[in-house]
Amino acid sequence: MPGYGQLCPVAKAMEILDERWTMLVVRELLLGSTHFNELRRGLPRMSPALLSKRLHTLERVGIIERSGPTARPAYTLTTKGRELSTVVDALGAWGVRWIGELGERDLDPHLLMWDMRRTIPVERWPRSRTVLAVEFADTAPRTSRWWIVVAGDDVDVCDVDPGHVTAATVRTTLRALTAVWRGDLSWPTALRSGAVMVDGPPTTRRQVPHWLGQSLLSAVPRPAGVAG
Amino acid sequence: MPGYGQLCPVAKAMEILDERWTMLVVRELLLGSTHFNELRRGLPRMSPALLSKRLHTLERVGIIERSGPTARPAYTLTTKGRELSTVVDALGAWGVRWIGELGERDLDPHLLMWDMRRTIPVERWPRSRTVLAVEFADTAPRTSRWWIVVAGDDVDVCDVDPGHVTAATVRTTLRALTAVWRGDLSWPTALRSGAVMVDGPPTTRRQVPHWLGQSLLSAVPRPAGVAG
DNA sequence: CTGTATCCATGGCGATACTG
DNA sequence: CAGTATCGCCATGGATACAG
Repeated sequence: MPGYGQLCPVAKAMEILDERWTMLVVRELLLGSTHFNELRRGLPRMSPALLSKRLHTLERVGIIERSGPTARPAYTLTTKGRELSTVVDALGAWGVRWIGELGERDLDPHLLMWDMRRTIPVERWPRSRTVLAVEFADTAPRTSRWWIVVAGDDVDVCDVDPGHVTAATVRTTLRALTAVWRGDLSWPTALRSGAVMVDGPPTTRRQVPHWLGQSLLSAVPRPAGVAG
Repeated sequence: MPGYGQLCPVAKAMEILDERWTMLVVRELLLGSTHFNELRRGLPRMSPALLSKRLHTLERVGIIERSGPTARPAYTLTTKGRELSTVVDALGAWGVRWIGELGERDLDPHLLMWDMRRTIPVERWPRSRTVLAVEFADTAPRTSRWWIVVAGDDVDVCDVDPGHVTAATVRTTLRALTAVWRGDLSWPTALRSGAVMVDGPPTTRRQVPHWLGQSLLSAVPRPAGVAG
C-alpha cells in the first residue's frame, strides 16, 4: 500500500483513514475514551495488537497524543484529530440514514448498553438512586439481563444484579431496542406494537423512554420516510 | 473482513467505504465522471480489475446505478451515493488543511492537468480560441510540456503541441504548480518568488492566474497560517 | 492495567495479458 | 471502448499467549 499517488486531499486523507478500524478508533476518542481498555470496550472485536498498532500510527501522523510514560497512559486527540469530527459526523449521518438493515452480527448487547450509557440524560432521572432493569428475550442468558444505575450524575451499567430495588423493567429484544436507539423505530411505535414493553408503576413507565432517550444520530431524517 | 460487528452507523458506513480506492471512485463520480475509462483517467494507479470490482460493489449496495447493457455503459450516483458528498467534502477539507506534505509519488502531471481542466473558468478566457502552454522543469520529457486549449466553452488539455499560437507559457515545476493549485501557495507568492513564471505579453501574463485559478479546496484556511 | 510478541491463514490487490 | 481472466506475492489483521 504505497499510497494512492494522488495530490488530491481526499486521497491523502484516505491514505491514513481507510485502514480497517482506524475511523472507529477516532470515533471512540471523539466520544471521550482515553485509555487503552476503555477503547477496547468500544471496539470489542478488534484485537489488542491491532489497536496498539493503530494508536501508534495515529500518533505518528499527529492525530492523537499519548501522555508521557510517567503518568497512566492516555490518548487524546490533537486539534488535527478533533477536526475529524466533521468526517465522523458526516459518516454517521449518512450511515444511519441509508444503512438501516443490521445483520445478526451487528447486534451486541454490550455495545448497545455501553453506547446508551454514554448519553443517558441523568437530569431527567429522579434525584435519588434509581435502577432500571433491561431484559432481552433473544440473547444468550449471560447477556440478557442488564441494570442501569443512576445516582446523582453517575451512571453505571451492570450485567449482574446490583441488588437494589428496580424502578421498572424494560422487556424487549436486542434488535428492537437497537432499532429504537438508532431511531429506526420511535419509542411510541415500539411501545404500541409491544416490541418494547415496560413493567412498573404507571408514572414510571411513562418516564422510561425519556430516561433512556435515543442516540444523537436518531434525529437524522430517513429517506423513504415512515420510520416509526 | 466480516464487518465490524457494530450497530454504530459510522461502523456500518465504513464497512462499505473503508476499502482501498472506494472513496476515490466516489469522488470521481461526484466530479462528474461516468464512463469506465473516464474513471480510470482520474485513478491511473488503480487496476481495471479492481475498478470493475469496486463498481460492482457500489452498485450492489445502491450507491451507483449502471445504465442498461443496451446503451454505452455509464455509472451514475444514486441519491444514496450523491449524499456521500458530505463525507467527501469533509475529507477533502480536512486533508487540504492538515496534510500539506506531498511525496514525490503524489505528484503527477497527468492528474494535475486533468484536475485543473475540470474547473477551468472559461468565462475568464478570451472569446476566441486561446492556447496556454505549461512547461515543467522537473518531470520526464514526455510529460513536461502541456497545452490548454480553450475555445468557447470547450477545454482541452493536450500533451502534444496542438500547433496553434500560444498566448503565454507557464514555466514552473510540477511541485510548485501543484502547491499553487492546492492552495498551499498563493499565486502572488509563487510569481514573486519565481516558483512559477509566465512568459508572454504583459497584459496576458497578468490574466493567467485567473485563467487557471485554484482548486475548490484551496480556499480552506490552514492551521499554522502563513500559507503564501 | 497496558500493552507487545508471535504465528499463521486469508485474500486483497497489484501487474499483466487478453477478450467482446 | 469496456471490461474480464489469471497469477502470485506479501501484507493485513485475527487469534492467542505472554510480558512490564
